[in-house]
Amino acid sequence: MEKYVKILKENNIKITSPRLVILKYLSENLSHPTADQIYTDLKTNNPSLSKTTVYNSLETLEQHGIIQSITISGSELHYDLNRGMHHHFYCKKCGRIYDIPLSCPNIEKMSNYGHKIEEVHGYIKGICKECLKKGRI
Amino acid sequence: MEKYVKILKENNIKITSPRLVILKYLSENLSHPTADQIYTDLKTNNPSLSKTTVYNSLETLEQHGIIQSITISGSELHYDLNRGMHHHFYCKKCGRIYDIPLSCPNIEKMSNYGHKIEEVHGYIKGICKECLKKGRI
DNA sequence: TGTTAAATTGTAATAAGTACAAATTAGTAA
DNA sequence: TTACTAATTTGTACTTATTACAATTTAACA
Repeated sequence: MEKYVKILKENNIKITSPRLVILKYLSENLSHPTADQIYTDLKTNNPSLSKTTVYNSLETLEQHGIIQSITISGSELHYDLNRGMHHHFYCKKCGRIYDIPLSCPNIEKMSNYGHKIEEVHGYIKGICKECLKKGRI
Repeated sequence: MEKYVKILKENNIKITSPRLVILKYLSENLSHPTADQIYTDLKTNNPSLSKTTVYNSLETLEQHGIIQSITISGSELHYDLNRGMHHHFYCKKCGRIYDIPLSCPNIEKMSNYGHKIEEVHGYIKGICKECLKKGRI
Protein backbone atom coordinates (compact mmCIF):
# COMPACT_ATOMS: atom_id res chain seq x y z
CA MET A 1 0.00 0.00 0.00
CA GLU A 2 3.01 2.27 0.53
CA LYS A 3 3.46 2.19 -3.21
CA TYR A 4 0.11 3.87 -3.77
CA VAL A 5 0.64 6.40 -1.01
CA LYS A 6 3.84 7.33 -2.78
CA ILE A 7 2.09 7.85 -6.09
CA LEU A 8 -0.51 10.13 -4.55
CA LYS A 9 2.19 12.06 -2.65
CA GLU A 10 4.24 12.54 -5.78
CA ASN A 11 1.20 14.05 -7.43
CA ASN A 12 0.38 16.31 -4.50
CA ILE A 13 -3.06 14.93 -3.99
CA LYS A 14 -4.53 14.07 -0.64
CA ILE A 15 -4.10 10.53 0.53
CA THR A 16 -7.55 9.14 1.10
CA SER A 17 -8.80 5.62 1.54
CA PRO A 18 -10.96 5.56 -1.60
CA ARG A 19 -8.11 6.79 -3.77
CA LEU A 20 -5.76 4.18 -2.37
CA VAL A 21 -8.09 1.24 -2.82
CA ILE A 22 -9.08 2.32 -6.32
CA LEU A 23 -5.45 2.72 -7.31
CA LYS A 24 -4.60 -0.66 -5.82
CA TYR A 25 -7.57 -2.20 -7.60
CA LEU A 26 -6.49 -0.82 -10.95
CA SER A 27 -2.94 -2.01 -10.38
CA GLU A 28 -4.17 -5.52 -9.77
CA ASN A 29 -6.87 -5.51 -12.45
CA LEU A 30 -5.49 -4.64 -15.83
CA SER A 31 -8.67 -5.85 -17.53
CA HIS A 32 -9.94 -2.31 -18.09
CA PRO A 33 -12.84 -2.25 -15.63
CA THR A 34 -15.67 0.27 -15.71
CA ALA A 35 -16.47 2.63 -12.84
CA ASP A 36 -19.35 0.39 -11.91
CA GLN A 37 -17.21 -2.75 -11.86
CA ILE A 38 -14.68 -1.00 -9.66
CA TYR A 39 -17.43 0.21 -7.35
CA THR A 40 -19.15 -3.18 -7.08
CA ASP A 41 -15.93 -5.08 -6.45
CA LEU A 42 -14.61 -2.65 -3.87
CA LYS A 43 -17.92 -2.13 -2.09
CA THR A 44 -17.68 -5.58 -0.48
CA ASN A 45 -14.68 -4.71 1.62
CA ASN A 46 -15.38 -1.00 1.75
CA PRO A 47 -19.06 -0.76 2.61
CA SER A 48 -19.00 2.99 3.07
CA LEU A 49 -17.71 3.56 -0.45
CA SER A 50 -20.00 5.67 -2.60
CA LYS A 51 -20.37 5.46 -6.33
CA THR A 52 -19.92 9.20 -6.62
CA THR A 53 -16.60 8.84 -4.84
CA VAL A 54 -15.49 6.28 -7.37
CA TYR A 55 -16.31 8.68 -10.19
CA ASN A 56 -14.65 11.58 -8.38
CA SER A 57 -11.52 9.61 -7.57
CA LEU A 58 -11.18 8.26 -11.08
CA GLU A 59 -11.46 11.79 -12.42
CA THR A 60 -8.78 13.06 -10.05
CA LEU A 61 -6.43 10.18 -10.87
CA GLU A 62 -6.97 10.78 -14.55
CA GLN A 63 -6.38 14.52 -14.30
CA HIS A 64 -3.00 13.79 -12.77
CA GLY A 65 -2.15 11.35 -15.53
CA ILE A 66 -1.98 8.38 -13.18
CA ILE A 67 -4.72 6.52 -15.01
CA GLN A 68 -6.49 6.95 -18.32
CA SER A 69 -10.06 6.48 -19.44
CA ILE A 70 -10.77 4.44 -22.52
CA THR A 71 -13.75 5.36 -24.70
CA ILE A 72 -13.51 2.39 -27.03
CA SER A 73 -16.81 0.72 -26.20
CA GLY A 74 -18.92 3.77 -26.83
CA SER A 75 -21.33 3.05 -24.01
CA GLU A 76 -19.25 3.47 -20.87
CA LEU A 77 -15.74 4.43 -19.85
CA HIS A 78 -13.15 1.82 -19.01
CA TYR A 79 -10.11 2.56 -16.89
CA ASP A 80 -6.50 1.62 -17.24
CA LEU A 81 -3.29 2.43 -15.41
CA ASN A 82 -1.13 4.73 -17.45
CA ARG A 83 1.83 2.49 -18.23
CA GLY A 84 3.59 3.21 -21.48
CA MET A 85 1.96 3.69 -24.85
CA HIS A 86 -0.17 0.84 -26.07
CA HIS A 87 -3.29 0.36 -28.15
CA HIS A 88 -6.54 -1.38 -27.31
CA PHE A 89 -8.59 -4.00 -29.06
CA TYR A 90 -12.32 -4.20 -28.37
CA CYS A 91 -14.28 -7.36 -29.10
CA LYS A 92 -17.70 -6.50 -30.48
CA LYS A 93 -18.98 -9.91 -29.43
CA CYS A 94 -17.91 -10.32 -25.81
CA GLY A 95 -16.94 -6.74 -24.96
CA ARG A 96 -13.49 -7.67 -23.69
CA ILE A 97 -10.69 -5.16 -24.15
CA TYR A 98 -7.19 -6.44 -24.93
CA ASP A 99 -3.92 -4.57 -24.76
CA ILE A 100 -2.07 -4.29 -28.05
CA PRO A 101 1.57 -3.47 -27.30
CA LEU A 102 2.12 -1.15 -30.24
CA SER A 103 2.98 2.49 -30.11
CA CYS A 104 2.06 5.04 -32.70
CA PRO A 105 4.80 6.07 -35.14
CA ASN A 106 2.78 9.06 -36.24
CA ILE A 107 2.77 11.08 -33.07
CA GLU A 108 5.23 13.70 -34.31
CA LYS A 109 3.25 14.24 -37.50
CA MET A 110 0.17 14.93 -35.47
CA SER A 111 1.65 18.14 -34.12
CA ASN A 112 1.53 19.58 -37.62
CA TYR A 113 -2.07 20.65 -37.35
CA GLY A 114 -1.69 23.33 -34.71
CA HIS A 115 -3.48 21.53 -31.93
CA LYS A 116 -1.93 20.88 -28.55
CA ILE A 117 -1.76 17.11 -28.21
CA GLU A 118 -2.24 15.57 -24.79
CA GLU A 119 -3.37 12.03 -25.48
CA VAL A 120 -3.16 9.50 -28.27
CA HIS A 121 -5.43 6.47 -28.34
CA GLY A 122 -5.31 3.63 -30.82
CA TYR A 123 -8.53 1.63 -30.85
CA ILE A 124 -9.03 -1.50 -32.88
CA LYS A 125 -12.39 -3.27 -33.07
CA GLY A 126 -13.44 -6.65 -34.29
CA ILE A 127 -13.90 -10.19 -33.03
CA CYS A 128 -11.39 -11.48 -30.51
CA LYS A 129 -9.36 -14.65 -30.61
CA GLU A 130 -11.51 -16.34 -27.96
CA CYS A 131 -14.80 -15.61 -29.71
CA LEU A 132 -13.38 -16.76 -33.03
CA LYS A 133 -12.31 -20.00 -31.37
CA LYS A 134 -15.74 -20.58 -29.88
CA GLY A 135 -17.17 -20.09 -33.34
CA ARG A 136 -19.45 -17.48 -31.93
CA ILE A 137 -19.11 -15.56 -35.13
CA MET B 1 -30.73 12.46 -53.95
CA GLU B 2 -30.17 9.76 -56.58
CA LYS B 3 -26.69 9.39 -55.17
CA TYR B 4 -28.02 8.29 -51.81
CA VAL B 5 -30.62 5.99 -53.33
CA LYS B 6 -27.77 4.33 -55.16
CA ILE B 7 -25.77 3.82 -51.99
CA LEU B 8 -28.69 2.18 -50.24
CA LYS B 9 -29.44 0.00 -53.26
CA GLU B 10 -25.84 -1.15 -53.51
CA ASN B 11 -26.08 -2.25 -49.92
CA ASN B 12 -29.40 -4.03 -50.37
CA ILE B 13 -31.20 -2.03 -47.76
CA LYS B 14 -34.64 -0.60 -48.18
CA ILE B 15 -34.86 2.91 -49.51
CA THR B 16 -36.72 4.94 -46.95
CA SER B 17 -37.07 8.64 -46.44
CA PRO B 18 -35.32 8.78 -43.04
CA ARG B 19 -32.33 6.86 -44.35
CA LEU B 20 -32.02 9.15 -47.34
CA VAL B 21 -32.21 12.39 -45.42
CA ILE B 22 -29.81 11.15 -42.76
CA LEU B 23 -27.33 10.04 -45.38
CA LYS B 24 -27.66 13.34 -47.19
CA TYR B 25 -27.22 15.19 -43.94
CA LEU B 26 -24.04 13.32 -43.10
CA SER B 27 -22.70 13.93 -46.59
CA GLU B 28 -23.20 17.64 -46.20
CA ASN B 29 -22.12 17.85 -42.57
CA LEU B 30 -18.69 16.42 -42.03
CA SER B 31 -18.45 18.01 -38.60
CA HIS B 32 -19.15 14.70 -36.83
CA PRO B 33 -22.64 15.40 -35.48
CA THR B 34 -24.32 13.39 -32.73
CA ALA B 35 -27.59 11.52 -33.18
CA ASP B 36 -29.35 14.31 -31.36
CA GLN B 37 -27.86 17.01 -33.58
CA ILE B 38 -28.91 15.07 -36.64
CA TYR B 39 -32.39 14.59 -35.23
CA THR B 40 -32.85 18.23 -34.24
CA ASP B 41 -31.57 19.60 -37.53
CA LEU B 42 -33.64 17.24 -39.67
CA LYS B 43 -36.80 17.48 -37.59
CA THR B 44 -37.51 20.97 -38.94
CA ASN B 45 -38.08 19.81 -42.49
CA ASN B 46 -39.16 16.32 -41.55
CA PRO B 47 -41.65 16.80 -38.75
CA SER B 48 -42.66 13.17 -38.60
CA LEU B 49 -39.10 12.05 -37.97
CA SER B 50 -38.65 10.18 -34.72
CA LYS B 51 -35.54 10.10 -32.63
CA THR B 52 -35.72 6.32 -32.46
CA THR B 53 -35.66 6.25 -36.24
CA VAL B 54 -32.51 8.32 -36.27
CA TYR B 55 -30.86 5.83 -33.94
CA ASN B 56 -32.15 2.87 -35.95
CA SER B 57 -31.07 4.34 -39.26
CA LEU B 58 -27.64 5.25 -38.01
CA GLU B 59 -27.19 1.72 -36.74
CA THR B 60 -28.22 0.23 -40.08
CA LEU B 61 -25.96 2.55 -42.03
CA GLU B 62 -23.09 1.70 -39.73
CA GLN B 63 -23.67 -2.04 -39.97
CA HIS B 64 -23.31 -1.75 -43.71
CA GLY B 65 -20.11 0.20 -43.40
CA ILE B 66 -21.58 3.32 -44.98
CA ILE B 67 -20.94 5.44 -41.93
CA GLN B 68 -18.93 5.01 -38.75
CA SER B 69 -19.53 5.96 -35.16
CA ILE B 70 -16.82 7.79 -33.28
CA THR B 71 -16.44 7.17 -29.56
CA ILE B 72 -13.81 9.80 -28.95
CA SER B 73 -15.75 12.08 -26.64
CA GLY B 74 -16.69 9.40 -24.18
CA SER B 75 -20.15 10.78 -23.53
CA GLU B 76 -22.00 10.38 -26.81
CA LEU B 77 -21.44 8.93 -30.24
CA HIS B 78 -20.54 11.12 -33.17
CA TYR B 79 -21.11 10.08 -36.76
CA ASP B 80 -18.97 10.35 -39.83
CA LEU B 81 -19.22 9.17 -43.40
CA ASN B 82 -16.84 6.33 -44.06
CA ARG B 83 -14.44 7.94 -46.48
CA GLY B 84 -10.91 6.62 -46.39
CA MET B 85 -8.80 6.12 -43.32
CA HIS B 86 -8.22 9.15 -41.18
CA HIS B 87 -7.78 9.95 -37.51
CA HIS B 88 -9.71 12.30 -35.26
CA PHE B 89 -8.69 15.04 -32.90
CA TYR B 90 -10.99 15.93 -30.00
CA CYS B 91 -10.71 19.27 -28.26
CA LYS B 92 -11.24 18.88 -24.53
CA LYS B 93 -12.16 22.54 -24.27
CA CYS B 94 -14.77 23.12 -26.99
CA GLY B 95 -15.66 19.54 -27.88
CA ARG B 96 -15.01 19.99 -31.58
CA ILE B 97 -13.74 17.02 -33.55
CA TYR B 98 -11.23 17.60 -36.34
CA ASP B 99 -10.18 15.22 -39.07
CA ILE B 100 -6.51 14.30 -39.09
CA PRO B 101 -5.61 12.96 -42.53
CA LEU B 102 -3.20 10.32 -41.38
CA SER B 103 -3.54 6.60 -41.81
CA CYS B 104 -2.13 4.00 -39.50
CA PRO B 105 1.09 2.32 -40.62
CA ASN B 106 0.61 -0.40 -38.02
CA ILE B 107 -2.49 -2.08 -39.36
CA GLU B 108 -0.69 -5.17 -40.64
CA LYS B 109 1.07 -5.68 -37.31
CA MET B 110 -2.25 -5.64 -35.55
CA SER B 111 -3.27 -8.89 -37.17
CA ASN B 112 -0.52 -10.64 -35.24
CA TYR B 113 -2.60 -11.06 -32.12
CA GLY B 114 -5.16 -13.50 -33.45
CA HIS B 115 -8.12 -11.15 -33.41
CA LYS B 116 -10.25 -10.42 -36.45
CA ILE B 117 -9.84 -6.73 -37.15
CA GLU B 118 -12.78 -4.80 -38.53
CA GLU B 119 -12.10 -1.19 -37.58
CA VAL B 120 -9.14 0.96 -36.66
CA HIS B 121 -9.62 4.31 -34.95
CA GLY B 122 -6.92 6.83 -34.14
CA TYR B 123 -8.06 9.31 -31.52
CA ILE B 124 -6.00 12.27 -30.42
CA LYS B 125 -7.08 14.55 -27.59
CA GLY B 126 -5.92 17.93 -26.41
CA ILE B 127 -6.64 21.60 -27.00
CA CYS B 128 -7.47 22.69 -30.51
CA LYS B 129 -5.92 25.46 -32.54
CA GLU B 130 -8.94 27.73 -32.12
CA CYS B 131 -9.05 27.40 -28.35
CA LEU B 132 -5.30 27.95 -28.10
CA LYS B 133 -5.70 31.13 -30.16
CA LYS B 134 -8.47 32.40 -27.94
CA GLY B 135 -6.20 31.86 -24.99
CA ARG B 136 -8.90 29.78 -23.41
CA ILE B 137 -6.26 27.53 -21.97
C1' DT C 1 -53.16 -3.59 -56.54
C1' DG C 2 -52.74 -6.53 -52.55
C1' DT C 3 -49.71 -8.70 -49.38
C1' DT C 4 -46.16 -9.05 -46.12
C1' DA C 5 -42.06 -8.32 -43.90
C1' DA C 6 -39.47 -4.52 -42.62
C1' DA C 7 -39.22 0.15 -41.09
C1' DT C 8 -41.06 4.10 -38.60
C1' DT C 9 -43.09 6.28 -34.78
C1' DG C 10 -44.10 7.65 -29.89
C1' DT C 11 -43.81 6.53 -25.34
C1' DA C 12 -41.79 4.51 -21.58
C1' DA C 13 -37.75 2.53 -19.57
C1' DT C 14 -32.68 1.89 -18.70
C1' DA C 15 -28.18 2.99 -17.38
C1' DA C 16 -23.96 5.87 -17.17
C1' DG C 17 -22.67 9.74 -15.29
C1' DT C 18 -23.32 14.40 -12.73
C1' DA C 19 -25.07 18.02 -9.32
C1' DC C 20 -25.47 19.19 -4.90
C1' DA C 21 -25.67 19.70 0.08
C1' DA C 22 -24.51 17.61 4.45
C1' DA C 23 -21.14 14.97 6.99
C1' DT C 24 -16.47 13.54 7.39
C1' DT C 25 -11.52 13.72 7.13
C1' DA C 26 -6.49 14.91 5.71
C1' DG C 27 -3.14 18.06 6.39
C1' DT C 28 -1.31 21.86 8.75
C1' DA C 29 -0.19 24.89 12.39
C1' DA C 30 -0.44 26.20 17.15
C1' DT D 1 -1.98 16.52 20.66
C1' DT D 2 -5.53 19.46 19.47
C1' DA D 3 -8.06 22.62 16.70
C1' DC D 4 -8.99 24.44 12.30
C1' DT D 5 -10.03 24.63 7.44
C1' DA D 6 -10.33 23.29 2.96
C1' DA D 7 -10.83 19.24 0.49
C1' DT D 8 -13.09 14.93 0.14
C1' DT D 9 -16.67 11.60 0.77
C1' DT D 10 -21.30 10.24 0.89
C1' DG D 11 -26.27 9.65 -0.45
C1' DT D 12 -29.88 11.22 -3.02
C1' DA D 13 -31.86 13.25 -6.78
C1' DC D 14 -31.30 14.45 -11.38
C1' DT D 15 -29.77 14.56 -16.29
C1' DT D 16 -28.97 12.66 -20.65
C1' DA D 17 -27.80 9.26 -24.25
C1' DT D 18 -29.61 5.28 -25.72
C1' DT D 19 -32.80 1.21 -25.93
C1' DA D 20 -37.27 -1.59 -25.60
C1' DC D 21 -41.49 -2.24 -27.31
C1' DA D 22 -46.05 -2.19 -29.40
C1' DA D 23 -48.85 0.03 -32.81
C1' DT D 24 -48.87 2.10 -37.27
C1' DT D 25 -47.08 2.80 -41.73
C1' DT D 26 -44.58 1.73 -45.89
C1' DA D 27 -41.25 -0.41 -49.50
C1' DA D 28 -40.76 -4.09 -52.38
C1' DC D 29 -42.50 -7.66 -54.88
C1' DA D 30 -45.85 -10.90 -56.78
